[in-house]
Amino acid sequence: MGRVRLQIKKIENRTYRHITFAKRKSGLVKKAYEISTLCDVEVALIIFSPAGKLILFDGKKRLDEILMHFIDLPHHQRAA
Amino acid sequence: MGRVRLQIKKIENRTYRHITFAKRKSGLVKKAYEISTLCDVEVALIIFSPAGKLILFDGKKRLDEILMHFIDLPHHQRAA
DNA sequence: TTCCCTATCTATAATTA
DNA sequence: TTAATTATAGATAGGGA
Repeated sequence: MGRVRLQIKKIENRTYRHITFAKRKSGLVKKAYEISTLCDVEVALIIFSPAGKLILFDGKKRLDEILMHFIDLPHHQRAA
Repeated sequence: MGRVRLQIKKIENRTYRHITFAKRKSGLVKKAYEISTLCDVEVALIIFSPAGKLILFDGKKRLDEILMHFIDLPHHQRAA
């Protein structure tokens, strides 16, 4: 979306890559929040920015609870 | 987006909620994949569907590595 | 359910300030 | 480099088969 269609491959220019990251990070967190709210589901989103900074969203339940839920799954159910 | 703007609150009708979940889940996973690829960053997305099924996306690195990265953070850096 | 369709709303790439 | 603006690509709500 935007003026031009982007190929989905690594953006080599560091500046553009960071700009795109900042924009899409916001969009992704927003959508994680929306699906969590609309559909009343547990969602955890963990991102490490290009600078190594953590971006975390956990809706409905805190991340540690979601991870416990994940860990409690029988191993064969962990595959998406 | 779509024919009508939705309020961001729980969709009470179970059927519509599940339909919306299925659509938005696809979109969210796609965008997680795209930011991970375009911006070359670690992303982990964990969702439990309304039926309790796990939806997992982990880009670039596997979830266990991303979680280790998370756990290794000093506690004060864990806040988003 | 489970795809399609498509009108319409959103996200965002490029641009400008 | 961070903040608007704008043009356009993309996502999706409601419907139909």
